[in-house]
Amino acid sequence: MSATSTARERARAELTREIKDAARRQLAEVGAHGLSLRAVARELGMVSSALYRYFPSRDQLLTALIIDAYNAIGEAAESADNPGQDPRERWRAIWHAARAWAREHPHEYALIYGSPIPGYQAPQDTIASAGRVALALVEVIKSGALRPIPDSPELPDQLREQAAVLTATLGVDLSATTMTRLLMAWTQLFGSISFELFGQYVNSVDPSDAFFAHTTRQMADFVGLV
Amino acid sequence: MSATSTARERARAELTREIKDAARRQLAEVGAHGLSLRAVARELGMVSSALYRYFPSRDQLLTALIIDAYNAIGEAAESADNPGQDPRERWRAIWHAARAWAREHPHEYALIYGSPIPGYQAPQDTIASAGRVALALVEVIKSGALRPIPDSPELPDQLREQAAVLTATLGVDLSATTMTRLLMAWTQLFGSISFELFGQYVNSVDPSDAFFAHTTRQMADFVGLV
DNA sequence: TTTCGTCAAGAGCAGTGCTCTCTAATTTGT
DNA sequence: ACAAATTAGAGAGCACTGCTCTTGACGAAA
Repeated sequence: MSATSTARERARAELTREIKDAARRQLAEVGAHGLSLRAVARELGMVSSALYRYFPSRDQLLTALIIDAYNAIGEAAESADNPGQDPRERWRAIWHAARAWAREHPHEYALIYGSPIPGYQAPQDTIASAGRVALALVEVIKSGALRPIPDSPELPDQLREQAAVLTATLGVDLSATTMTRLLMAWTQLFGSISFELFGQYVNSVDPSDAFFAHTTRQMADFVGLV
Repeated sequence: MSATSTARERARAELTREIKDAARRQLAEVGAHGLSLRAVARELGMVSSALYRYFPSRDQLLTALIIDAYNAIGEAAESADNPGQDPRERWRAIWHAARAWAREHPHEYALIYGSPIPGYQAPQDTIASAGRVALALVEVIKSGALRPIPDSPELPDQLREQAAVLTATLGVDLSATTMTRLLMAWTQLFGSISFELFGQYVNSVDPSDAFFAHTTRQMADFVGLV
């Protein structure tokens, strides 16, 4: 009676999913700015106030979509990664999968990597999902032989310590220099995608396929992938 | 009678400025999402419909603020640049000025480097202002001696041509490899700032001063600044 | 001085997020 | 099996939004 969900619980779970699906559909059409609770309710044939039994506010609905989007792009990256292949190819696959997902879901991408929308949505719920793409890159680094990178002596102490904390929590054995370079590569990955999607590359590298592919290789070199 | 503006024209220009100032003030408080025409009108002691004599829509007001923001961060970068100093110091000054401006005006920064807000604002009006920070970096590259970077043979043709067009329109003599690296550095600059402001660095490089300073140096190396 | 274009104001429309109350249905405890 | 407690949806309503249209007053040119 507790494990096997009651009919009401099943209905609730299903409706919650349907609401998110409808919201995602609308998000793809009109963007986060134009997402309307009433329109979602209309599409589902219910009245707007009923939605509040499932999501206490519009921002909470958006937060749910944010978490889903983080998981979606993370899963895209993970399933593009084939641990059997050589590290450089794995690196390339993850980068391109992330970009492909972003281009297929531009509004969802903007939701997670664009300007934060509400006052501040709780980041605590999202951090677990938010790190999946980065984690996939870490896995590649972990597995692959790295070209030795000379330790940068000018690395500031603050950064050295932050890198140390990161390698400890990730359970990976990387020098502070390499960890920092990986952070830069991670930044470069999403910086490139954002610039492409947000129109910053028009008049410079507008079809940015070649630029992105080249960036992918350059950053693989940069972190020391053989 | 035409050059020396009539009283009416002066009043119109002044009110246009006051409206933008009030909107900017409100933007800094509640963000683009919460910017309300009626609230702006209220602050100016006028009725909301009167604003439409100055800006035909809310999005047009935002577009005006976008152009102003591009110019503001561009000017911050330009005035931080001292052509008398050595190239690496100029590079550092520009990077830090851009970051400082962004941290002081987070909502204005989100307006220009975050997710595009309306359907699509005309980019044609903004491209002139949008390139000023990048142009400042180009100026530094132009002036400074560059460590020679071996030409990447794997540079795709599409990218080679895009780089050639860019160097031509910018009137600067750079190899396709260096031009591409400059584009990557430009991406890294705003990628880092966006990640910091949009909360992507929490739990990794949270006070990101050291990371940003290090990134600045690394990218100076990357483009070949001596 | 009269005419004409511009301006602020006001009312109003359609839409929004959200709250509250009411009724119907389902789950739960006895 | 029945009553009590919980949960669901419907509807009305509040305060707010962007935006349009009309009306009357003011300033500039003829």
